[in-house]
Amino acid sequence: MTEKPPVRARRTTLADVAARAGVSVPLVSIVMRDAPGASAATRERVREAADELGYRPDSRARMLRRSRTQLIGVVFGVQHPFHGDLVSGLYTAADTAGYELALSAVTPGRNESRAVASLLQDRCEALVLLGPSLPTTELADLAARIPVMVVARPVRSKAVDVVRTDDAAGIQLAVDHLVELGHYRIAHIDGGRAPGAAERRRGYREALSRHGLDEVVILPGGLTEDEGAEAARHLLALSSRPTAVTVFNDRCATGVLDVLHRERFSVPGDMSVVGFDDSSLASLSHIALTTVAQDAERITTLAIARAIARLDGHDAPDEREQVIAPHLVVRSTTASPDIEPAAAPSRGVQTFST
Amino acid sequence: MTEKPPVRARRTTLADVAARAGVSVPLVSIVMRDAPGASAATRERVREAADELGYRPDSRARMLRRSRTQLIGVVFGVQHPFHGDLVSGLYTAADTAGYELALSAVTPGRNESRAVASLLQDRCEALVLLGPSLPTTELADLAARIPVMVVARPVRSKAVDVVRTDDAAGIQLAVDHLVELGHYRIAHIDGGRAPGAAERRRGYREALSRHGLDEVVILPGGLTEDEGAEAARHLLALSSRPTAVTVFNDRCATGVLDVLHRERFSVPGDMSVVGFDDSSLASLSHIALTTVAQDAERITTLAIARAIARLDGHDAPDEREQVIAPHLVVRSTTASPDIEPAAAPSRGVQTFST
DNA sequence: TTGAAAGCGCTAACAG
DNA sequence: CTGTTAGCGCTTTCAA
Repeated sequence: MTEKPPVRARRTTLADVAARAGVSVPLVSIVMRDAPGASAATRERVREAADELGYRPDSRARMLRRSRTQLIGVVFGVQHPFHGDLVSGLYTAADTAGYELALSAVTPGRNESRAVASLLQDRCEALVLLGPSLPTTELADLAARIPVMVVARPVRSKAVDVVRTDDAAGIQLAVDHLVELGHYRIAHIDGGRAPGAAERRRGYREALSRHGLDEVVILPGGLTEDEGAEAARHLLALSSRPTAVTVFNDRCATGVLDVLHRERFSVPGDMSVVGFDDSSLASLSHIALTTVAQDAERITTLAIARAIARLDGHDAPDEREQVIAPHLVVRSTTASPDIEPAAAPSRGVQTFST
Repeated sequence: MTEKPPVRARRTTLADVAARAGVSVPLVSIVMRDAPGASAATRERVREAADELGYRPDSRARMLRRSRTQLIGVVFGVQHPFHGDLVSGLYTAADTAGYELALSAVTPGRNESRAVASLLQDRCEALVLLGPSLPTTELADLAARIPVMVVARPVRSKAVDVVRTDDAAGIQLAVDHLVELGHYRIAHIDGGRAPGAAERRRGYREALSRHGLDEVVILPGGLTEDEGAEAARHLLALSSRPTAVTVFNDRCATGVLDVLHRERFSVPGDMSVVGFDDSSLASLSHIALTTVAQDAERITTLAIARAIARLDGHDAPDEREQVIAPHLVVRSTTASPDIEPAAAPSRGVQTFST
């Protein structure tokens, strides 16, 4: 094995470029930043020199010198598919606003506190936390040091800003859709204590009542497909079986679908199913789940805008929590209910063409 | 709306801590870094002052002053589940070695070049690229400036280091497993021009030949479940139908499974199926796909180790490419073939207990 | 063991 | 328009 000394060539700096172009360092700085204060001719020469030397500005030195870093820190779960969508949107939004993003992942071996700590060391000016599980008190403590945007999770504290989907409205969209198709016996498989679950339960209740439906059927579910499968079995065992079901999330809905298929139930013929999240799972062509989609673009745009507003000193106590409307993505797991003689509606006959 | 001036309190610095503790700045630096050269009493006092002031070192200033940044840049695809596993492993490996990670995501609106550029501006000392799609020439150009580790993709150029799974060996594991179960008519659904597909095809061929099996059945597949579904239909239409199939990846295998189920084929009774990746898809309990798992931990450990070796000036031309053995995860989609009278083996009867 | 001085690469504030 | 001077927060000499 060759044992060379670490030949790490020093990076080319502004000084190098300045020397080659025969001008002062600050002048090069001006040119590189496209700041006013240099003649066209000089710009030309400096650019040329920089290119020849392959100059790259040092963002660290730059941030150190500037009072502002223009850096927004993002904490995300490396395994959560929806966080991917959010990160994409955040990049776009930050870029548009002239900010950079610093990513810090939460992994099985790296908790949120560590992720946040590293962002603080990087001198981020604001933090965007995607679905954080930190206790409210810690979030509040953090918010005392630096503007904190919590995304996709409701927080009771008024110390942090929150941008989240209107979970209740999402389920209501689902129920509206099902009612429109002619369903009137609609169940809900819930998410237990998961964030958003309570809201979605509430949305289900409200939607039913709004449509004058009084058969509230809420089955305990969860976040996983196994829990969905379990709930589906209970669903099928019900004496007066619903013709449709809204499920806490896509993953759980997948479990429901699986049991339905195994038990030879036709979807959507015998049972319509609606998920929540519009995850990649839902769009798999053999699943083709009708689901409630969160508006990642809007959520991220608002989160960045809010963070920057904070940095600019604009406080808006009345906008601490921004609740974004979701929309329904109709795929193949919902349709009008098949008319079974046994289950003929007892209150006003409703019929549907094929 | 309240319009306060941006009250951005200046961060507490070493100087603040020094003043409070009544010592010089460099001494505080020594204490904060746990470097030798300070008395126990001083350390105590400095620590106390730092705590009271809530001091956090500024990583930018630190890196600027040090010759080394101890930073390794990582480019990953924000939507790729396996990249999540890799990022997790990289964090752990880097942490152990005393390095930090700088994450840069590839998103629909942010290509690899941008992701790399931002890492270069951050003065990373080495780059780890997860499944990059950059052309080989660009990778080589990049490697001329900075050590580059390419993970999970074979690269012909000797300029970059590569750490990847032994794709051929993976498929061979799958075939060995199937042969052991008693299968001798084994098909392969391939990944076309996808990275690794050629290797996997080769592994399939070699494994069959090693077992003295000469019925090579390679069906064009792809990376998606739709392509898998398509291939599965061809598979079922084959005159002398295989009893088992190895599929390019889990996603494609999911499509295969779906068609099998729809056509009322029992898995694994009528057909055994093996995937590749051990993605979260594979472990969904209602899929429970037997699959080939890549050793993310080993891959990431080696990638980091290699990067650091490079930085330390250790060149190892013979280790430019490190090929890691995968392992088989047996779940519920593989079993001994059902003995159908019609398909009774014509060359030495093989029987199997239930 | 401690402190003073210098400088990492850059930008801001000024002078010419 | 251009150059000089100063300093961001930190670490590294080097003296004391």
